Amino acid sequence: MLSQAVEDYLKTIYKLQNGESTTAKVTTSLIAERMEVAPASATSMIKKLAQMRLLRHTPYRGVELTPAGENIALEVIRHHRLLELYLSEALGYPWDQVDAEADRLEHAISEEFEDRIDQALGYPRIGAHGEPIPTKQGDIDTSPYQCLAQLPVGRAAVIRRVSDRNPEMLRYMESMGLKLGTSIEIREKEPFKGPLLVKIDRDRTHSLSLEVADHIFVEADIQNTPPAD
Amino acid sequence: MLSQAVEDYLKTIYKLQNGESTTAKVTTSLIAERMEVAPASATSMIKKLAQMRLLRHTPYRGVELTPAGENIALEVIRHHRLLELYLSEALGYPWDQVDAEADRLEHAISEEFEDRIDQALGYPRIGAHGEPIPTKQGDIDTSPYQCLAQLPVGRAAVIRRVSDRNPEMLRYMESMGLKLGTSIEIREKEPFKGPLLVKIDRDRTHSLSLEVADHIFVEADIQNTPPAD
DNA sequence: ATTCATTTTTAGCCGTGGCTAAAAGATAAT
DNA sequence: ATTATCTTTTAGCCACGGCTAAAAATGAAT
Repeated sequence: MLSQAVEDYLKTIYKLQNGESTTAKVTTSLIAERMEVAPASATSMIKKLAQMRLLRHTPYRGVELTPAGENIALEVIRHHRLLELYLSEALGYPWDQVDAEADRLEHAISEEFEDRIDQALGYPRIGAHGEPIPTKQGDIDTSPYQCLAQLPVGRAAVIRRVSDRNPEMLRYMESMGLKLGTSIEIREKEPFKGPLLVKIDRDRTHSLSLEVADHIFVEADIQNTPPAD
Repeated sequence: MLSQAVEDYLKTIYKLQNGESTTAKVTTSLIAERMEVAPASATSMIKKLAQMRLLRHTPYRGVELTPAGENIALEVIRHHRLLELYLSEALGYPWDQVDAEADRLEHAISEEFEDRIDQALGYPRIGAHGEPIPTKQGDIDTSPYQCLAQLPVGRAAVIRRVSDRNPEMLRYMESMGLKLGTSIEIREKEPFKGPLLVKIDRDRTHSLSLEVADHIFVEADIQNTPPAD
């Protein structure tokens, strides 16, 4: 059995590697920051994981998961996302609380539990915040959605994923009626990192900080043929 | 936050104190045996718990939980029993698997989770194997049922609780149709720790080892007025 | 009362996963 | 090229919760 710490590091590294900003290499300090530990602690865990052949480490350069390490990370992420969805669907948890609860449960559940909630949910492929749920075999849908902040003005889109990192932000989004499937369009972009003016549900207009827009991911509507009448 | 180890020791000590054989005092070796650790390990944890004022320890004599320690134990037990019932009722877990899964989950769930499954189950007072579920306030029903092995021959009774310690035994019981609410009566007791002959469901007869009968607890029927006709 | 067996405790070790402080390597700027 | 800065690693510490081996206390049996 792998320790909770090992699982958490692998999950974090996987997300950094395949996450938001795809390009950057995964450094010790990045890992330390996300794990909320001192850099020295990250270094020693990295050495341990390298020795377990779960990642490759080029000293002073960064890390890269091996297929073995990636598989474990994906198992943990699968647990996490199935749990989040289960908490939300079966137990009525609010959007912003599922992440914290799943963070603790993901290390405690058995394969049996995983299978049973998977079944209870109807073998879902998409999690509570729109994240893809890896299969038991470790396949994961990696098609990236576009960040709302990058969406061109006037292009209609639908919210497909939100970042679950900040519960407060999730509550704020919810209060505006922003959820998965909500249609959204940018009306104006203020300069100097200014806020956006967005139209929500083709209905009401709202002002939105770039900070928030960076945590919303959308799918642009199929080509915007201007209304044909 | 209390560590998993602390919670596990308190739970174990509570069960030894208020459990099967009520009389005996709770010794280091008993605790060590139940926890499956070396006696020396138990000693050092006992010292730690005593210092935390969760139990009183008379060296070489045994331990006794303080009210504070008992409260924590009851919280853990509440988690455990609610989880067992939830796994069984909501996720269709078999009888013999809920204990092991709950043992891991009981330390990971939040108050929120506890409340939500409590509600989903309709605020049950009795667990999957007939154990009383402590309330959030730490009240627990302590009325003891009679052990099947002690039931007089010919006295009809109903199964109210079974020990969950041995999954194999639970599977065996299930295979005989022995579950909570099943009516049972001893027909014969063979001497020399011999097996019992029991009538199940007023229907079929079965032979049963004393070993098994020791793990079944029953409520004798209201006074056996012999059939009045 | 003394001896012997058993139980409990102490002493001292280990791995895990944190930490800080100091050293070493990488990077950028003069 | 050298210096200054920043990142990473090393060294050495700590608490936790296990362990074994040895010592001490208890209790039973002569």
